[in-house]
Amino acid sequence: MSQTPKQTADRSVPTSADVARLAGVSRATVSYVLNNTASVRISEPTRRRVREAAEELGYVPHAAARSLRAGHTRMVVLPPATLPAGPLYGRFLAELQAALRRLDYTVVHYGSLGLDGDEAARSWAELRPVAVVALGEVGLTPHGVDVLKRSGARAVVTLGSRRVAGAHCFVMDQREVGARAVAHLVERGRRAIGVVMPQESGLERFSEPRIEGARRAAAAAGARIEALPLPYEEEPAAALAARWRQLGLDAVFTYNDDYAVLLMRALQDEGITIPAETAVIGADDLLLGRLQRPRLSTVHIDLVTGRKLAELVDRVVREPGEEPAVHDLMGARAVHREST
Amino acid sequence: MSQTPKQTADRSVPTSADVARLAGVSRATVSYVLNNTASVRISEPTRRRVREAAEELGYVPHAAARSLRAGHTRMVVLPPATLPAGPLYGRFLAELQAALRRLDYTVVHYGSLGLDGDEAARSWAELRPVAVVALGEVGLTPHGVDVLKRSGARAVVTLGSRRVAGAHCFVMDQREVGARAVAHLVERGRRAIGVVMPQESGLERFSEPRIEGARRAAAAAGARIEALPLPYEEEPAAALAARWRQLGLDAVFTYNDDYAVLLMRALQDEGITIPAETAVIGADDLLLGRLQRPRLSTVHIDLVTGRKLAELVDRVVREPGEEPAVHDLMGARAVHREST
DNA sequence: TTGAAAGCGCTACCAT
DNA sequence: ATGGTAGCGCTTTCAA
Repeated sequence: MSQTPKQTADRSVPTSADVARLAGVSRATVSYVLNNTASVRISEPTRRRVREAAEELGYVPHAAARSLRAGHTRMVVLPPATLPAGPLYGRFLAELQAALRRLDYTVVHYGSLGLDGDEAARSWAELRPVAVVALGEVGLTPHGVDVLKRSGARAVVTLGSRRVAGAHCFVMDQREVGARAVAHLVERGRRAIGVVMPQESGLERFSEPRIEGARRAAAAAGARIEALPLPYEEEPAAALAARWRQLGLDAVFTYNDDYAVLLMRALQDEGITIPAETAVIGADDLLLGRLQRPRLSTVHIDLVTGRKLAELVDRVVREPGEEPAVHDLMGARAVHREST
Repeated sequence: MSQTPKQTADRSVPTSADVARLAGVSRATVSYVLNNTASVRISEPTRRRVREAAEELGYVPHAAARSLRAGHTRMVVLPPATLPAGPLYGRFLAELQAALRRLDYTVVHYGSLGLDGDEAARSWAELRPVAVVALGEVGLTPHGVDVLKRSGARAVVTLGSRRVAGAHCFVMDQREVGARAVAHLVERGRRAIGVVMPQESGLERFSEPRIEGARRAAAAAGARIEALPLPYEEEPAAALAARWRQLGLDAVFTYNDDYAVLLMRALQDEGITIPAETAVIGADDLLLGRLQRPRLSTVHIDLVTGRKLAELVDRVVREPGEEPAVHDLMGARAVHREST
């Protein structure tokens, strides 16, 4: 106010009408100039006057007003990545976002936190997004999908383990990961297989299907599965290792490579040899695992690239006729190294 | 309706006027009922009629129209977490989002990808957010801050290494990390110190200031610093290890714990003893490091919690008078384990 | 207790 | 080449 050049908060925010007034033209002209509307010719002097006025006022168009008028948005709602779901998944989401931005969509993360599926769908629908990509964690129901479509969403895509009627589904079958791990262990002669269950909340989405797959594969091969709850901390790992020999296991699938590193260290500290006494296999194929001694066997997961999914979204937005389909998002294969 | 509930795309999206028509009341009444407006009494039968009509049509209010009318939003713009900036930073961002959501803000990630600071500020301003939290990576200038404030943003907060005039700044001085690491090594008698420089793009934001801090600390102690470019892959690490003895270093600061694990394995494969021949210190204090042999010394980083930052944002939004200040976001201290 | 109507900021049609 | 104006969906006086 006094001597600071920042009369920021006091004056109200400039509108196109303010620009028009300052430039001595109509609001229409301002709109034409600022949007470079092709269907209309505006003289160069006028253009300059308008631009200067806009500049001087620090005018910035109001996106909500614009899309209200336009009747549609370029907004894609994505769920906030809340889970510690591993670098793979994180990278996939980052890719997806980047690709969508490149296709000129505005990616919005809007909290589904503490909302159930239908409530979340409703609050998304309020934004009138042109597309929604929902993580499996949000229990999107067919009704939720319908609400979104009724609100104008042209593409509704789910990402997760279940399919949802009415939506394009990218199914990530985590059971496959557990199944591959156990199949690998069985092939190498193991029959008593522990499966590490992380205790971090939110990870059940992944760990439950993984152990289910493990059970299925074990049943098919006549092997035994034992669930081993384990928080990602050193002491519980040591405790588990201390009673390891009583468990009578000859192999363990550790949910992922991080847990494998945790458990391997503890086992080795107990003098348990890997793989002779106990075989260890992780999942995710992180570089980290390759750096262990012995080098960690793992289940490599191929995720569809985020770009691919972005392209699907874009296609469905442009051509909403397309029948909702179920796509496979994931491939899994065991990678043999030294720990099995 | 009949038996397929999916008359989705064909009918246009219902507005409050549609609800009013179906319920046989005015739009005003619909608004009163659906918002539970306290200052107005609506009879119970009317309320029910309105609610049923809304339900039947699948009516969802239009957020843009509402905020246009209201003249303000509850939107907070956050940059998309684009960088592989480590789990610490990721967790901080996730916390921040969750806390903001709990305070009833709508968190929006809006791509600053490929935009320079002022362009990004402008595109954010179009959304008329009530607050903006900008990562240091976006070169937000005082002018950008001004644009945002003129557009109605009540809080502009930056997060990064530099401070920006006009904004509340949370400064994360990465130099401190490098300085602590080197000081620790110097204390333990080392004088020829390598500093690993990741080659992943985007990480310079962190690695450059870290080595700068390392240089400063080394200069103060009469030690030598040698930059060691290293991509996060096994072969380059092996190559670096192969020429390690020619480098004449007695210690290395590896940027973070992940790179430490990578390099330690390679050094050990060359028969180089840690810490006798070469001391190794990482940063971030991941559990991973504690699991190594020898257990990895590291620089522990204390980040302000996301909740704290969310509270500041909220306070400034409610009380925009508050003077922009510079806060310290980070504390760093060396943790001695076995590798140094 | 309810309705009519103004107007938020913007764009696109139709005049001039 | 430029201006007038309707109207996107919503909330909120003001009247009835």
